[in-house]
Amino acid sequence: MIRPLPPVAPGSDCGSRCPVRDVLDCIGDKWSLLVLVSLEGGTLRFTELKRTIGDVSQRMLAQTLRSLERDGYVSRRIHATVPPRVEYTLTELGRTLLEGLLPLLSWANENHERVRGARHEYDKRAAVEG
Amino acid sequence: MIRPLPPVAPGSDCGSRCPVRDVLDCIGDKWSLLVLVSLEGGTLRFTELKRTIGDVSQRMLAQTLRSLERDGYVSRRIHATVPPRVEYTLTELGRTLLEGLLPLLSWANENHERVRGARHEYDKRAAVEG
DNA sequence: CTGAATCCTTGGCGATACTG
DNA sequence: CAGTATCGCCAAGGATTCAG
Repeated sequence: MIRPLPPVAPGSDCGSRCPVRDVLDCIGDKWSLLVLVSLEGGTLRFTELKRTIGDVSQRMLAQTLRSLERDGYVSRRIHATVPPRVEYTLTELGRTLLEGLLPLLSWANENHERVRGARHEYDKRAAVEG
Repeated sequence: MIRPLPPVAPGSDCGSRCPVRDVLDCIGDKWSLLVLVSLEGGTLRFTELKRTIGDVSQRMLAQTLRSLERDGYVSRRIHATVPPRVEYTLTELGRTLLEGLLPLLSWANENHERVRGARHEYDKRAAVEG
């Protein structure tokens, strides 16, 4: 079962430790940031999100959305139609988080070449030294 | 063996995909950010880092430092003394990364109470609804 | 002091199948 | 369409031990 999300998260001693870790551990998984960024442009429904991200499984997308909703970053609106229609939107909290994230994202875009360069250089040295 | 850091990272198709993922996947592990933040104040040696972070194993600290060094965020200076003395320092690249990170860190500090509030409210609702 | 080697457990995640 | 249930892999990470 996915739903319950064990009261306060399993093994993560939220609260007893640094706020930064508390927040980052929850959005630092494989898909959370991708979902947040995908929702930057506005409301999307489940399948649209899945298509936007591309290589995410239904299971993980659903689980990630639950987690983001639980933490108050994303709101979920259900239209009782058939077929069902569920829309996901950034909350105000989610939008401010994304704002705080932007500098990091643009840093990554501007500097990933340097990082990749450093990586290859390191590997080359390691290869020579044995 | 830890060293080789399998040329280009195992399973992470670095390069073929989004630069943001490429960078974030590498510093998004359990300890990288903590190490970077710890080095903000200046050079530290291995044991000092371990003490500063507190709950990190020797194994993971060493591994994290290798990864950060490889990506060019941290430089490693070895003093050939006995006992050995190894100092870790942020590179220019590492400092700019940390700079881009600061907004996120302060966001976490300012908003983690709201996140925790949302979490508990969500859990309460979930408990009622069964 | 600064690691590396080894062993082992955990849980994150994917694949698949099923449901309202 | 929007999920949930179940199974299984395997990489992340902790504990411990060994080494220069």
